Amino acid sequence: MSAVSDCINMLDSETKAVETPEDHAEELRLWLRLLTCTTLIEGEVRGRLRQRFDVTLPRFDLMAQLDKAPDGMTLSDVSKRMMVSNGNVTGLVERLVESGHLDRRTSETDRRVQVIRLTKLGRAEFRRMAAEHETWIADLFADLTPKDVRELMRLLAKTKASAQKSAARRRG
Amino acid sequence: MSAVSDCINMLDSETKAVETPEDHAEELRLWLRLLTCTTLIEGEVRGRLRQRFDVTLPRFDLMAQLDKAPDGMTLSDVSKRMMVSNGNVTGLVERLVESGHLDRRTSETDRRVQVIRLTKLGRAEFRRMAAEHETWIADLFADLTPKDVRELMRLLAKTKASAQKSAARRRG
DNA sequence: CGAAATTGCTTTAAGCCTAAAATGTTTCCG
DNA sequence: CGGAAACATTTTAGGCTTAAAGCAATTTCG
Repeated sequence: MSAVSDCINMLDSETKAVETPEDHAEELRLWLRLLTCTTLIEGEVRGRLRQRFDVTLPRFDLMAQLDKAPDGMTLSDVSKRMMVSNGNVTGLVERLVESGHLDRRTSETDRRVQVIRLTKLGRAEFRRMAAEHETWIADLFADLTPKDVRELMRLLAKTKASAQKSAARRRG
Repeated sequence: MSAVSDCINMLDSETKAVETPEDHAEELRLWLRLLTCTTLIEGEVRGRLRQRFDVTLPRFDLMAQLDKAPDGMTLSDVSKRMMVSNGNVTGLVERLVESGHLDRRTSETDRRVQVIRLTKLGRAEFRRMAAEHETWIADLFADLTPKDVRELMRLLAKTKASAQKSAARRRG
């Protein structure tokens, strides 16, 4: 869009803001592109995890959270970190306990709370997968320069903050 | 990480590249941030669609594809565009035909092919939802300047290309 | 032509995911 | 103390999603 039409739009939005809906096509395109990138990479990672380790992405993600918390986490913590619903975590944990990757126990001090940890097996398997996973990610982003990476980090941080603010406004 | 340790790492990677695995922590963090942004926005849009229009995000996405194709699309086209599996589209279309939003017919020239279109109802409802949806997206990205948007578009295009190349390498 | 490969779609089995309601536990505070 | 509110988790109902197998129609090519 040209500087001239920008100018016209600005005039419009000042002179008859109510009648002329603003144009947000650029933001819409940005959102679709963001979604495409994520879907593309996520699908690739999902497929590789399945092929190489016969593990699903949600299981891997959950183990990744627990690997960073040697003392374990509550289900609520996991739910917030992974940004998924509580009920989702319940089922996921169920299956990972079943397969011997997770240990789950009720908190001594609060009987509402379930604390989960990686078992020795779970930790070993996760570390093995994570090492390879990191090389996949590196390869998927291989064409970005270190400067690109820094700049993307910065802009995505700004995006995240903006979206969180908007979400808070709605809940407000 | 300090400039000094950067330097040490670089020396390492030159002197004993095979033994010392390269550090891809930055790319990993970028990927997690990308995923966080998408999950955050997607969840917000999902919730608003449900609250305002009692429609699911996948249904909305499918209708969005069809709105851009007045002459209809085949299920394969939809599957590729939405980057989801074939079977997924089958079920989604089933429910949208059931609710009267989609029209589905077998191609005259190739009896394998199913062509789907928005019905009049489907198109009207979609347009109504899309108008509001666009304002949500604008609000979610509100803190980004036009320059930020342009720069993100550019970097995400580069990211997409990089990931596609990596995916092709694996399949290759 | 006609067998083999390809293509478009559906089915199947399993798992993922959400929103909302239900259950049991703890905390708050009058 | 004791009821109300808040909290952590599970359950429920419905829908989404995938990978893989299966089916039918079409295309390819010897």
